[in-house]
Amino acid sequence: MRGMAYESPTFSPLYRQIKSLMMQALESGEWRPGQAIPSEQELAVRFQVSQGTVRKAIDELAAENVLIRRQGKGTFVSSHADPRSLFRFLRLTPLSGVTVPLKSEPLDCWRAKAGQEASRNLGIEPGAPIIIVRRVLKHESKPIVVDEIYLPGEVFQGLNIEMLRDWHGSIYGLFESRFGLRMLHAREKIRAVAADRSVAEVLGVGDGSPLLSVERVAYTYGDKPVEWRRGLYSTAEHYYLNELS
Amino acid sequence: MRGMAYESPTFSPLYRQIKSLMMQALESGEWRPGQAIPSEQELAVRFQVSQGTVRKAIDELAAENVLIRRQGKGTFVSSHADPRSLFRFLRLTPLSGVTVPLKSEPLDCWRAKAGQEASRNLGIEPGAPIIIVRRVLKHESKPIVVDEIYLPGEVFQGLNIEMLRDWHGSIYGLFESRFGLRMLHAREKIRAVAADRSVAEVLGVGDGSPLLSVERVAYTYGDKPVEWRRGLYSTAEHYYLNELS
DNA sequence: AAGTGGTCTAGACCACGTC
DNA sequence: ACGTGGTCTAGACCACTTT
Repeated sequence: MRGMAYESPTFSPLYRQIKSLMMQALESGEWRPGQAIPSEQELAVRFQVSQGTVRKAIDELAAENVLIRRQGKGTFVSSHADPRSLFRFLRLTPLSGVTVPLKSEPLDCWRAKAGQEASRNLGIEPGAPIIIVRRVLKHESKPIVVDEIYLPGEVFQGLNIEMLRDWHGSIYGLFESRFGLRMLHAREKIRAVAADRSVAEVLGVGDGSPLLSVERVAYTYGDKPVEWRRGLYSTAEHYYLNELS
Repeated sequence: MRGMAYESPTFSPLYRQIKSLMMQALESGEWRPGQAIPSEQELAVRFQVSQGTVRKAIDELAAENVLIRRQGKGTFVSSHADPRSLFRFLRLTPLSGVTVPLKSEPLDCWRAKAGQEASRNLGIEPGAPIIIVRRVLKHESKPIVVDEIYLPGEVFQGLNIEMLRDWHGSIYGLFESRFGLRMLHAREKIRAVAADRSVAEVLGVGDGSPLLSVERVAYTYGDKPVEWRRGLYSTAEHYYLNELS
């Protein structure tokens, strides 16, 4: 390993090569969500580099929320089951009062074939099998969000509505524990739209009311898109919070 | 300096103390936007620490977009005049086509006294002088955004509409060059609302059309809020982009 | 006491930009 | 050729957690 850093024309520093090896260990399932990875010293021996170089690789993975460092305890693989990272992807906040987890109620779950849009967003062939989930998210039994989730059928084989009903926790927690899929980052496109009849009924708002349309593509290892969803948020009592830095 | 790191009960590592000294130098104007700061070696001598410790302090400031590193050239104070950080705070993207800077047209600029909301958001006394700016942002001469900006009068003394009209570039660029104020981070609350008559007219949309309401508080050094604004975005041809990681 | 991550140092050398 | 930031190493010691 030593000396490789400066050889290639497209220069990649040693710590990035180590980072990449660590991502392989994560993707392959050698290190599982919630578990501790080997100590920095052990990794230094394994990869034949100094502890400082391992450290820099871990620094980047921790900055990307792939790993979590805990002083004195070790470095852990982040998990959607961990309350600390549970709501990393849901930015909805009540206008007043404390933040309570929204309760998810699956409405429907069916098989279909990918249309143009699903194909483009999920990076699969048009006509490839997909699974569509419809849900409502409620805050103290009041419906706030209705969304449709499009998933590649090949990855989510066996997903059905009973599974969704029986699961207590975030849907990404289910994806992680049942399909070994971890969402690493996502991109959202936000617009304002008018509620149509059916959505207005589910959310209990007037026909034509303004709603937040949040379209998300979520990615797993290797920047592979594995979820496309569109949510309609009622923002009468909530807002979408965004930190700019 | 050496040895201080481990003395206090609320432990602050040496590199954070250095970081804090560097923030002072930035806030005081010793190092100005766009300019290079001293080299890591020079700073190590000045602060009597190793180059690695200075480096770690700079790492954090660069991660916060306060400084920008350029290999081989030096480390620079970030500036709103720099095209690289110009659009850091405007997340609006056209549905199709390339991103073109929106053109700002100031409509009005007047003095007022802070009400409850302005007082709370700007951290000033109710009744304290404020300045309000109304603008339209256009994309290829089509109005897309109308916003109102609330500024503490004490900080923005002398701001007027001619100044705004004559300025070519982002409004934060004007704030930086004219008032020495740099926006370091911001928090946005996003909702969907219906256009009222007057706004609908300015944006050229139907009365009651859904619009994105984007409320922002922006902060300068020491987490001091210095701007509160509310924008209404027409999202027929644009969307608000957000990266989740 | 032992093990983990976190800090700090000193020195060598590489990659990038400029003179 | 030189100065800048960027990488890598080896070693010492501190802070936190568990045994």
